[in-house]
Amino acid sequence: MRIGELSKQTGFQVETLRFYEKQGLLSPVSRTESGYREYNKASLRELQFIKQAKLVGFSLNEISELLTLRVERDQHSCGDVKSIAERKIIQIDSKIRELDMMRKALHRITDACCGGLEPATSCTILNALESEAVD
Amino acid sequence: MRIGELSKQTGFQVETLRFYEKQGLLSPVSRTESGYREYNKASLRELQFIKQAKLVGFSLNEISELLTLRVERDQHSCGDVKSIAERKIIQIDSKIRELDMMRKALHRITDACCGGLEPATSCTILNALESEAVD
DNA sequence: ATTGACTCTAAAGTTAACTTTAGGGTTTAA
DNA sequence: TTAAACCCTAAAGTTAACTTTAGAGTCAAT
Repeated sequence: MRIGELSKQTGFQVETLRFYEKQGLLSPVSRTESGYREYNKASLRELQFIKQAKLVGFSLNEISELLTLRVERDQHSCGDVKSIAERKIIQIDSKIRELDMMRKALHRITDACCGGLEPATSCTILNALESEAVD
Repeated sequence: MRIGELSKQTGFQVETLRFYEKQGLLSPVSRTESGYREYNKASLRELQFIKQAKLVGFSLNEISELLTLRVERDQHSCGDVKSIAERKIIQIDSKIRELDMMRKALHRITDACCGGLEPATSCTILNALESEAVD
């Protein structure tokens, strides 16, 4: 199949597929005489893999790593794969903690604000942001 | 005080302060004859505000909005300020939920993996990423 | 034979929030 | 008076993950 069909079947834009190729994520199986990219079922599965990996938070670089492990399955151990996944879990956890601290701090200063129509002359939110430390 | 001193007292890099000026966040109080930027205590407080706002997750654009409300306090209501804060809380909440779904999905497929030294030939993580849907 | 849909490449643009570079004045202390 | 430390501007670079643009060839149907 050609790139437009692959795009339709995977939901990735045509330009994105060409971009992924430049990034070394996905090569066409071959080219027609006139230079058109050709793909097959394996391309479809690879894009499925990329899509799932993106959904769980992997970056394109990490997906590259994973794709390498995927095609060289017997040269690599489960441990190799699992350590990439665990590294990502740790990153996600720490991002969540950071956002949670922001959320709590914002809630604290926002709940204290009347939110009314009166002028913000002594608005507790503005005051809190001016103070030394919000947490 | 000049920009280097302001930098030292706030922890923002000199280049960052000049960048904030270009973004309309922070103007020097005046310029010396030779063109050096001059700042005062108010500049210090404004940067304190910017720093706190960044800490709770506001973007520079949002900080611009907040700074406007801050200097025009009597022309705006507490409600104006609070609605910006609440909008941000909603954004943070949704980002947290997204990350939490990733974390759960990753945990699910990672916990099922032995992580051992054996070849990744049938690694559950790789298999899960190849499958239809990870969540 | 031509029109419209599809494909190609290479390069530049996008967003956020800075940082780096290049080239050149100013201040201050020894 | 000279050298270090500091300041200036404008423009380009950084990162990630794409998207857009420009210009041009190809394929399928009428």
